[in-house]
Amino acid sequence: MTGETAPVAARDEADPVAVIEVQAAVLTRNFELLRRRSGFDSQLDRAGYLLLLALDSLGPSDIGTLAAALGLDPSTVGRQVAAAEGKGLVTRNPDPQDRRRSVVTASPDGLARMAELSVARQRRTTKMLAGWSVEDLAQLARMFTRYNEEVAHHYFTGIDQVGCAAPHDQPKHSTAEDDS
Amino acid sequence: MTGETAPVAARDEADPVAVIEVQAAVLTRNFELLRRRSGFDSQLDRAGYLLLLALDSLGPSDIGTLAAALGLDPSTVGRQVAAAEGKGLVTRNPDPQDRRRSVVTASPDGLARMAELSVARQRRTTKMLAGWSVEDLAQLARMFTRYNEEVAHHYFTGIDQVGCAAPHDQPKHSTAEDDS
DNA sequence: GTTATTATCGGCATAATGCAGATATTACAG
DNA sequence: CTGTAATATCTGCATTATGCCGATAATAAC
Repeated sequence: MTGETAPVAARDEADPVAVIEVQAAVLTRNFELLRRRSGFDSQLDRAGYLLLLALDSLGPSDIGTLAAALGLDPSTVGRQVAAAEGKGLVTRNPDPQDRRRSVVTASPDGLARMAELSVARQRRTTKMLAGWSVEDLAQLARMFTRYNEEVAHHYFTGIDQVGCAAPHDQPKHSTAEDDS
Repeated sequence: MTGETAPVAARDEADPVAVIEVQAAVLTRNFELLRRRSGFDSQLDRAGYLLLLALDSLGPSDIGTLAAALGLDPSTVGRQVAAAEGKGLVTRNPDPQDRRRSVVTASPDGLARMAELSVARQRRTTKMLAGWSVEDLAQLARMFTRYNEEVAHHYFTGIDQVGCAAPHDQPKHSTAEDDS
């Protein structure tokens, strides 16, 4: 029948760009599936994790700043902050200088949970990539970072890439030096 | 003040695994933002694109097979198929052998739209990575693919990784002989 | 002091999904 | 052949996350 061979979308394995495009989409889809299938942590969900990560990187911030950093609507971030506050992950105090703002601060408990989750995720990644050589791991890390830098540069110039290019630690020199 | 000092989640740049974990999360988040900010195609949305991709790879299939391939609930895929059918992207015929099943087939128009979108995405990727050397592109493609293979192997052993790792395997398009 | 701007919040609508129940069809045991 | 179990799909309901718009409170500008 028709579906036998030769898919129409010629995913040319010889064209690296085609492979990259498809694999990036696959990676995104896989992460979405993982997120739906097993909530990693009931106490610190994905939104909370990213929120804490942003607060950890930016320091105490108002909701507008957080929304800009996360690329979300202020109302959405406001709800996320409210939820995190209910769980004791962050605290919210009115800014003395400008009492319209509420300054959101990561609580020690929130930071601890975030670090804990970060360690757990790294442990999973370590186990998943156990068979890789150190050189391959370093290469993947470089490639991922460079790729995300390009995405940010081309599509998110206005957004602080929290967790991508932290303010103080510029991922050094992603020069195209490495081969093999 | 906390923003200047070392963040708690020590993103050790010397540890490739830590970088990989963070960058994978960043990539996923970036893609979600892009998806929300600009609907690429009103006629062929993301779900439709993935559905067509699966049909292109598997050949005509019933909803259950598609749901397994996509890692989604059959009811969800049923709705996606209904939407795609309404747009003329797929056709649905009752299976003569088993009239409980409806065999979904990609229409020529659907395949054309899918290929068109695929080309457009590749063109965007090409432009985004214009400054990269051919060797770096090949390296990124390899790293992406290997990484996704590991994810699939560790977390999606039961799911057909459509569009992920199906270079030379025959698409078994047969009408679901899996009634064991 | 009045008006414009800003930050946040709350209501409403939207999109995508999973689960449970209903229905139709097939398979199997007697 | 009949009755029961299993299967595929569909429909209704609930959930989650989000964006937009308007309201409210506070600040800034004139």
